[in-house]
Formats: sequence, structure tokens, C-alpha cells
Amino acid sequence: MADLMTLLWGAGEAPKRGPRPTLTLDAIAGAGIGIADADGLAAVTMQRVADALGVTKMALYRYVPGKDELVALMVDRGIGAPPRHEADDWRACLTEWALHLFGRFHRHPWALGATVGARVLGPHELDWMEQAVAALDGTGLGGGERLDVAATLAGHVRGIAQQAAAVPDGPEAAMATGIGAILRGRETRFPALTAAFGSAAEEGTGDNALEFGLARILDGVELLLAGRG
Amino acid sequence: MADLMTLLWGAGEAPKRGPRPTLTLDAIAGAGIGIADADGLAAVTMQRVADALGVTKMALYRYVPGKDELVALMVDRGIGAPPRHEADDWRACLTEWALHLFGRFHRHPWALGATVGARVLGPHELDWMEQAVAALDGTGLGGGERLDVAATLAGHVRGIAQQAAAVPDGPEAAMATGIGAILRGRETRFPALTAAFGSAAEEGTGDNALEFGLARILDGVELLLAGRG
DNA sequence: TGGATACAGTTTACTATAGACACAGTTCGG
DNA sequence: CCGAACTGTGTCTATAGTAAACTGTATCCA
Repeated sequence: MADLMTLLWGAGEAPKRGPRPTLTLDAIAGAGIGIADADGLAAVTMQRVADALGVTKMALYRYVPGKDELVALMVDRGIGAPPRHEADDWRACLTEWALHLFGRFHRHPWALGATVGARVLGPHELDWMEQAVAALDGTGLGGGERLDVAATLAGHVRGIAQQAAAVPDGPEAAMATGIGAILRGRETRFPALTAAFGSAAEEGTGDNALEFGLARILDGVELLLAGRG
Repeated sequence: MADLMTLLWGAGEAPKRGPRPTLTLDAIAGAGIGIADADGLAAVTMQRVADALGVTKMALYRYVPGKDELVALMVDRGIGAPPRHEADDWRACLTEWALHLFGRFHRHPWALGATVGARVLGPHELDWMEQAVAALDGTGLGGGERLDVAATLAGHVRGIAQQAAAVPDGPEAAMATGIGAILRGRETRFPALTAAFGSAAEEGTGDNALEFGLARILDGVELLLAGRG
């Protein structure tokens, strides 16, 4: 059985002997992704994936070494390939890149929880990193700095996606839900939060933490470049 | 049995009847945290937590409604209370804040994976948010903006902590481990990444994605403030 | 004051579901 | 037709959680 590395990166070697495989890795990953999108990662069981494909769960083990590897496959297939670069401007490039990446995580929030800890990076994940670093070519940033900018952007996107998944709606809507219920009656312990949420509700500006933070980060990068001439 | 909300936020009401409780919520959460720190979140089972405390697993259910609530408790206790503000400068404040928060997540990387999806925020988590927003009082930022800055910083810290957990060492060390093994032989598919890693290894600058991104974000905030007044 | 009682805590079963293995049965190419 | 590749059945272990019996202690009441 192929291990995770060859599962994610290996070529699809077609065996010649034996009956035709009824399944494909794409179909298996797709079934898992569908279940995770609908009912969360906890609902993804070998049984349910197998049922969705019309086979018994043991058939899956012919294609995937175990559940961990299946989830890793789901993550890489779920995030998918990055879109082609459109703009020439590095800033516009990275802005698009971040918004697209956020969209992917927003579509598959379970992928956030499945990508913690030491793991093997998939090809699509590296494609995304490649694009971000490539957008910074020619800016004068050093190699470590290019990687750091990409890591910062990816981290920001992930962080905001995580918060978006934790608090479904924006700040002012949050007052009506969980956070508001907690804050109410505890204004003395959380005065700054209470004031900020109240003022945010008055301002009525929507949920734009992603764009806001993105603009700050890229402003900071521009400042760094400008300071170097 | 208390639900998650009262478990995290409720006062420790001491019942008068019956035998003395042999356990406390702190002891239970501490045992779980110890196991998670040592062997990861997957190793935290009711059985093992109970064994660590010298009771049977069913005894735990008198204190905690279920495993999900136990993990939520572990997260809030594991992150812990934020340190007191030291500096007057909002930038120094937030820098310290971010570095401290990163330290907490770095110590308990499992907490990253346990804080995805809709959930009830714990008191310590809100304490951290309160401190960040409070540091921005008087800067002229609006309420929504103060929240966005805090969310961006928290997202960045989480993102970098997640990447640190995924790739144990810094960029140049990564070349020797998983990413290097993947990149080797695929230079044509990932030219920018290969160049960036190579150049980073030459430069020899250590792993400072956290500080780098933090500086960019705060530079961006400063720029926003300067542009207003 | 001294039991009776109600309630809190603990334990010993037991159930349901999950991932994973062993092995028998099935299909198809050389 | 031989053997490799695929699928199904039965089984094992571990896990979260339930049900119910048992133990301990503070309060109530004569």
C-alpha cells in the first residue's frame, strides 16, 4: 500500500493484472469532501464514505492506507489548485491570492482543523505557496523575507477563516449571538471589548477583517520596500 | 450537569450534600493538558485522563458533560490568562501581547486544532481579546477597526503557530526535512520556492516569520494612523 | 442527640460505533 | 488456467457514553 507521500505526490500507476478498480482517488476524496462540507469532519467515517460510493468500507483500504491519509487527501483536493496569476502588480497579485485562498478555506472549513501538526504538504498546497513567493520575485526582498511574507499572508487568511468559522457572522452580528450573551452583564470585566463592539455596531461597517488586515500587511511590506529605495 | 457555558463561565458553586469531591475542574483540565502536551490531542481519552487522576473514567462525567466540553476547558485553561500590560506604547503593548500569545500556542499546539468551528469562547480567551483592544484605546481607531486589528494579530499568531507546528523548524532547516525532500527533483514546478529556500539558506537568517509579519502588520497600522492625523 | 433521608460521588457493568486486520471469494490479464 | 488485484464478511480492539447499583455525608426530624 502506498504511503502518504506517494499517495499525495506519486504518479497514478495503473496495475495491469486483476479486476478493474471500481473507485478512484478522486472519487474517494470527493465523497469525503462532500460529507465533510455537509456535516463536518467528524461525520467522515470510512463507513459513510464507502456507503456514498456504494462499496464496503474495506474496499477503501485498497486505495488509501487509513483514515488519516484519506483526510490528508481530502485537504489537498479540497483546497485545490490556485488560480492563474492575472495582475502584474505584486500587491494586486497577492491580494487576489489571499482572497481566493480565503474562499477555499471558507468553503471547506473542516480543512482548517485537519491541517495542524506535523504533516506532509500536498502538491496543491505547495502550488499556492509557489504562487505567493513568485509574486514577490523582483521586489528586492530576500528569500527568507519572501517566504515570511507568504507565511504571514497564509497565516492571516487561515486565522480569519478560523474566526469566521468560529463566529459565523461579523462583529456587529456577533453581539446578538454568543459573544454578546457573554459580554452582557460583564461590562466591567471587558470594558474595551464592550466599547469596541458597541461602537462597531453604531458605525455599521460590515465584516471586513480579512481585507483590513490584508491591507495593513501589504502596506507594511510596501513600507519596507520603500525604505530600501 | 452544567453545560459548556456554565462550565467555562459559571461560578464554582459548592454543593453541601454528599461526599467530598475528590477531583476539581482544574485537576481534570490539567491532566488532560499534560497528556495532550506529551502525546497530542488524539491521546486524550476519558480513560487516560481518569487513569492520570486515579479514578475511573465515569467519575469524570460528574464534573464534565462530555469529552468536547473537557477539551474546551483544556483550551481555555491551557491558553491561560494574559500577562499584565507593561508598556504604555500601544505598539510595544501589542508586540508583547502577540509574542506571549504565540508562546502559549507554541506550548500547547493541540489547542490550535481544538479551536476550529463554532464554539463558546472561554473567559481567558476573552481576556486576551480585551487586552489587545484596550491597547488600542486612544489611538483614534474606530471600534470595528480595533477589533479588526486584534483579529488580524490573533490570526497571524495562530497562523504562524500552526505553521510552526506543521514544520517544526525554520525555513532553512525545512530544506533538510519534509519540504526539501519534496522540492528536490521538482525545481521546474516550484522555481520560486526553490530559489527562495535556497537564498534563505544562504542568508542564514533564522526563523522569524512571527516577528517579521508582526512588524509588517503594526507598520501598516501605524501608517493608517499617520495618514489620519 | 441520633437515626432516616436525600443527594453527591464513585464504581461496575453494558451498548454503540469507530478504525483496522485476516481471510475467503471474485474478477480479469498474461 | 495461474496468479495478481479487487471486494465482501467476520472479527478484534478502543472509544464515548448510558444505566444502575453502591458508598459516603450533610441535613431533617423525632
